[in-house]
Amino acid sequence: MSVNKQIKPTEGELEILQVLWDKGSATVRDVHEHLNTYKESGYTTTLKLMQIMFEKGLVKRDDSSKTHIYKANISREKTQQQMVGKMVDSLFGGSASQLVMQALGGGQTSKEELEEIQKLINDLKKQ
Amino acid sequence: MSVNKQIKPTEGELEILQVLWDKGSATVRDVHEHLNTYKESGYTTTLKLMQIMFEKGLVKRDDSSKTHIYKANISREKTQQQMVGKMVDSLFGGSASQLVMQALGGGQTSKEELEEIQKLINDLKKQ
DNA sequence: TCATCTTTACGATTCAATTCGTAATTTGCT
DNA sequence: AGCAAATTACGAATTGAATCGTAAAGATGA
Repeated sequence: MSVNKQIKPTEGELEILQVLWDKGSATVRDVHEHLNTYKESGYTTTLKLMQIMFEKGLVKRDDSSKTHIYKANISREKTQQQMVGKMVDSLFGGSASQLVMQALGGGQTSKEELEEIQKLINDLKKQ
Repeated sequence: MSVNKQIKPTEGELEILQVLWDKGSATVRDVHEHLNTYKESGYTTTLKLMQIMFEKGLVKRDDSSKTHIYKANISREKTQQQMVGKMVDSLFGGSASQLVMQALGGGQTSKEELEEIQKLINDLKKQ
């Protein structure tokens, strides 16, 4: 059984993980160019960040060739779960439903998505 | 019309805001003792943090007597909204329903809360 | 081969958050 | 009045994230 890693990606690290989760694997240049579609920064900044993430164990990499290939080393789902849990605790007094209310309250959720959530709730109520 | 303040409380600031939101108003000692029920830190640490929060406008205070009385200066709801929105964007690709699924998936939500959420969803679907 | 380009490695800097020590101020008590 | 306790003010030290410059190593192609 694996130890529960108390890893807390920073804002910048999350942006990089996004890219790795979406693409599956990517080089530093891949990641950097994707980030630069919406924000400015130097190439070595991205590189450095990814190197630090490697040291922390947030990503793994294949360095058998000169250009390293990176992959995420923590799952999107686990990370989401952890961050949502933290937010529920720290901002919603432990009540997940309060967070749900806030998330849905914005009115940006489609009818299809709402119905999907209803299905989930019905399943949960049966247990 | 008020300007949309792009205030991003830090982790530590959020802990203090929690206390102020719950109690309505509190002294530094009140806040500090509450924080110390679950974590260790010096009194002046809490004080300094609250002074910085005052400078940032996150809290207001009544300093008419020697012992200052602090109150939150941003609403719990606005802050929740902002943080949830940020999380939806950065971790759930903009899909609030994905976050909801994750939040409810833990199975810690009571039947009563689930029913309350159902009511909200029904209301939302009518619009 | 040699020049050029790409990539990695490394270290320095900046900035903000956090922590705390110390001094000054005020209050309360005897 | 004078001492003790509590509180605020202030500044310094620490830590971690983020940024970038520069050098070294490897790849490419004329």
